Amino acid sequence: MKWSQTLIPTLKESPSEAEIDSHKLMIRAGLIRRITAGAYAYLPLGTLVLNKVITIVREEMNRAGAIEVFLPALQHLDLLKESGRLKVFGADLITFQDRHGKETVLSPTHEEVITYIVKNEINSYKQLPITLYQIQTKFRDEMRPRFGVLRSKEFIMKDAYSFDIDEKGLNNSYQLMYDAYCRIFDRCGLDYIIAEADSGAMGGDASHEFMVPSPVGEDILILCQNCGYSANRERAESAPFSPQENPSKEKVKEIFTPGKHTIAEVSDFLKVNPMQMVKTLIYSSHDQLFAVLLRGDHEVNETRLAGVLGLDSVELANLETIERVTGAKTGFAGPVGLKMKIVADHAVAAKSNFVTGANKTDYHLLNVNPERDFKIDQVANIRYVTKGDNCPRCNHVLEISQGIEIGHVFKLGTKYSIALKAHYLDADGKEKPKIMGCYGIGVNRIIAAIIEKSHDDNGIIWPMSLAPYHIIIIPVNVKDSICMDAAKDIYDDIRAMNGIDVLFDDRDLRPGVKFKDADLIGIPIKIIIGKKYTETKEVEIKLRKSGEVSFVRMENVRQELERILKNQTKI
RNA sequence: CGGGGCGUAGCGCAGUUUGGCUAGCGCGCCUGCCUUGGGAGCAGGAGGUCGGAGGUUCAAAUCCUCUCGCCCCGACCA
Repeated sequence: MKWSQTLIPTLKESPSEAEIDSHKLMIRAGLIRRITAGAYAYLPLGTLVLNKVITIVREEMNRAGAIEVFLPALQHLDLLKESGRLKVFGADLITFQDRHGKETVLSPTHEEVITYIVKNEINSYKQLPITLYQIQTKFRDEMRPRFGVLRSKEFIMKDAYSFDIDEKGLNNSYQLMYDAYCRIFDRCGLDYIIAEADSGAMGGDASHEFMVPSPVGEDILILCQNCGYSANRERAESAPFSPQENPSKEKVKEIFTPGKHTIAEVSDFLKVNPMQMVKTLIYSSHDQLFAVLLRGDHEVNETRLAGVLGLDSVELANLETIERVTGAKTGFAGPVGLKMKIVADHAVAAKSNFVTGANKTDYHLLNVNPERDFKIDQVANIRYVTKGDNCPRCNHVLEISQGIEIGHVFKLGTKYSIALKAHYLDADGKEKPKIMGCYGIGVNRIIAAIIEKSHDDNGIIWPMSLAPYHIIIIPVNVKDSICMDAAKDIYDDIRAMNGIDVLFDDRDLRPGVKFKDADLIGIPIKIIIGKKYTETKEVEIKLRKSGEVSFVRMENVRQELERILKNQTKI
């Protein structure tokens, strides 16, 4: 492609709309332009990269035996009602009424649609297993789109869905996708971490997130550098604290703490470290009340809490309920004398002589001890991991970092197949629900993640596999016909090479501008034809990543390129 | 959705507090000259509903009311 014939609008200055490097560079390098909040146009260069990612994804999905389909972006609201996810997505759904008044939704995801199809078209165990996938735009009315294509209202996702006759089949399908994901991200040149994840709104029981560690990532990642344990914030647990040996249990003392109802206020007032305090949260689930005890500096993980109690959801009790069951204003709840089930975090069970609410307005208790002063009904890991926690597997200190979620695999089980009645007949003629898995990849996010991890002050540094063009040819002076003819010859020669995309910067601009642009748009290999060519018939080949330079004669250009392409790690 | 900020040429911004010449600057763009190895120089030029609507005033980018859009922090989130 000749630069003069395509559209690559590079910018010298960073646009004010962008905060993070990948976003700035995607705009400056002319990959994207914002059309409205959370929706971006892909310009020619961006489209080339997008298609490279999609090609890799498609090749690996096909290799793993998945079958491509293409589902509509429009969906009838009833399908989401039937699966119960209308509420789950809530205001994130982009809905409208068609001219007949029918409620229609721009699909945020396609579990229901695919299940509907498979329910109708696949009825026998003989047709299973099957994994179907598509590459489609999804629509979610994000409360706050940000960071360019990292969080947008409209984004491209590869979503795959597996259907099996039993658990064993699901495990096999899951593993196939898991392995395919590794190959995809490897080919994209991404360094990623596979974290254990909670299945969240998707439902189901096993899940992994593929994360690219990055300070701009919006997901929290818990890592153990020692044994490799990694999990997302919802899922991660920590090693229980060992209780103090033979603690001398002091006498309980009631203390006047007027108007001090937060941990911070009480801690400040009594000059007690929050670690030495225990907070009591009254929770409810389907009208059942229970108390949750946490160390003052810890935070409850409601997902884990519901999980360990075997409940589908839990929620904090309302103010009136709290005041009724504790007999005190909120902020003074405590476990002593409380008449309900008490669930305590490991960290609380290991403590002695702590400070907690007295169930009496404006009073707290000092030196409270479990067993002696109150009974814990259940001890469990029900909080978020915090700094200083240790690995649940090897007890090494855990690291808390951030990551960009680029892929997610779930074992769904029968959640949707039961809700939407997607059954099959087994060999005995018995009707059973299909066992499902679902697998997503954020296509646009891969691009942002790569740029986030692979750029310098001059611009993007593409890996060979995603580069919009592998090679850029730069004649230093387009008016010098000797150089220009040589450049054209090289261009024609490279265009004849298989699988190589080449950009010819034929613009009549000063060389500095062209070098800066080439660096900005991140082309891995530059071929520069300048003064040296007229003198020695040598052209310069320069690598974007390493800066490595070599001079080669015209007739050896092709050979040198082949050598470089073989040795891709340097590029 | 709560809090904060911004909207002036394609991009980045000044001017708004205290209303007053023909609305400015840098980059980019067009023409010519010159130049050709890391975002050159000179000369000339095009480009503006000052986000929109209404109001106050002799006079509004500037003051008032309403409205639309965008960004940041928080909450939210496969």
